[in-house]
Amino acid sequence: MLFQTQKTALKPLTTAHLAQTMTLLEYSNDELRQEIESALANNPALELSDEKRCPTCNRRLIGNQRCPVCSSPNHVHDEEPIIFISPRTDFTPKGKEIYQDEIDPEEWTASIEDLATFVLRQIAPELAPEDRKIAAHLLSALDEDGLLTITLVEVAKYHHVPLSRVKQVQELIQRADPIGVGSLSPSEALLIQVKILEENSHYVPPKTADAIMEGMDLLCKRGFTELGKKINKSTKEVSRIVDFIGKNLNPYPARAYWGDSYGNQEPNQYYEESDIIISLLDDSPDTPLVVEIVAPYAGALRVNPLFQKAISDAPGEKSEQWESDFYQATLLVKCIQQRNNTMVRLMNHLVTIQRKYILGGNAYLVPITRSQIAKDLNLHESTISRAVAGKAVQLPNKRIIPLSNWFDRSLQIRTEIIQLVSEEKEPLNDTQLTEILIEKGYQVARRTVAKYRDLEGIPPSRLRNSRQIVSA
DNA sequence: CTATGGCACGGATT
DNA sequence: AATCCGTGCCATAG
Repeated sequence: MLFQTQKTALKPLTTAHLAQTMTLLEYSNDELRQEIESALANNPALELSDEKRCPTCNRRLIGNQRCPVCSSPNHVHDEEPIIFISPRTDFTPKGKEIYQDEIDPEEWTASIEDLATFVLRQIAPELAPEDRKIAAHLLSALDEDGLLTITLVEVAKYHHVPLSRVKQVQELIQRADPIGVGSLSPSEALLIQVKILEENSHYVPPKTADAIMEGMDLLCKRGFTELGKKINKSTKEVSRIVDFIGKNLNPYPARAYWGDSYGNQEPNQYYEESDIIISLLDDSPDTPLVVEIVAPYAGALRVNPLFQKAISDAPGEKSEQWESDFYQATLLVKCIQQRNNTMVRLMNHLVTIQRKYILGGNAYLVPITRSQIAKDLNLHESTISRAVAGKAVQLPNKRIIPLSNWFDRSLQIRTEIIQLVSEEKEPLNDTQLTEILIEKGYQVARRTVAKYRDLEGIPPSRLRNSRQIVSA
């Protein structure tokens, strides 16, 4: 479970704590769920009502709310986003559980055998006959994720061959189709994937390999800043690297085995849950966006109405405790409502502004600042900051990105640069790039263009041949 | 001499 | 108050 988010334990739910963080805004879903779970366990006044579903589209609903999608004004295309809180507990796109649920055991083992032979067939031509046994041995020791369950030394000893030879065979296997199969660890799998992408001159953010080697644990904990210091890159660059890894690499090679061929597979979603999901209602160009603010619980969280009645005739020694429970429960529910309310307002505004970006991609990102949004919504800057921090959004194209990306001032220009470079006939130097950009209406300095170029991993013009492949 | 990358400053953001 | 980011200046490599 290397890639599961490992958040630090939350402080216990105390009145003082709640008072300080009146809104639970800065909590991501993951954290909020923990908070709620502990509250439910410790506070008898809280209860979770049964979940309801929309009879027509089966969406989960809160309490007695009408289904926001089905009851939206008859699907009038007015480009108004449809925004609602969507309760769910089943959003665990984390691979293991899902596959185990969806694939019955027999089919499962069959797939594993298939995987081994599938790989063996690929490498057979390059495999020296005397190495076949080694390859077979290795392949039979794959776990369901495509990782090795034995060490290379064991294999070497067993076959009485030098370790280096086993390594050679292993590398051959790693390079076969689910790229990275037969690695000893997720990080090794990632590394080989990076290596191969680079060999095929795909774009890989600089220092990605370093990041993987140095900080798998930090990567999982999302300790970007710390990791940044270690490999001498800014937090932002690190998060870009993480973003890249999430989209293009797979620490558990076999899990991609059922997807398309490498490269077209569904983006991996193993390390981040989205707090917000955006989808399209239909495929017309002016379709409303369906924005779901995901709540980490099913049904509605509320104060048990019976509990309040019971307080008055509580046994004497308990009454104080019950009062306090009741108070805390009410407070928590209010805070959550407050949080939801703010998120809805925020997303409504954001989605309207960034509609083109959501539909059309990075090039259409409107540069806005958090403080501007704060003014628009009459909220405090720090409120917006908190609401944005640590939240992940799933776009209609299934990519999961941090919400903070929507405030990236330079993303537009950077995509423009990638565009220009990928279409250039002769390498453009930084000055020329700057000129073109200024003509296009971007106000940007030469030095800055150089920085962006570097950030995107594009080498300086003189090191570029006329045709350089840049990532999509 | 030109293109690039390092350093440092100031303004913006968090 | 601390940090990040864009930019100008300058040294250096080619």
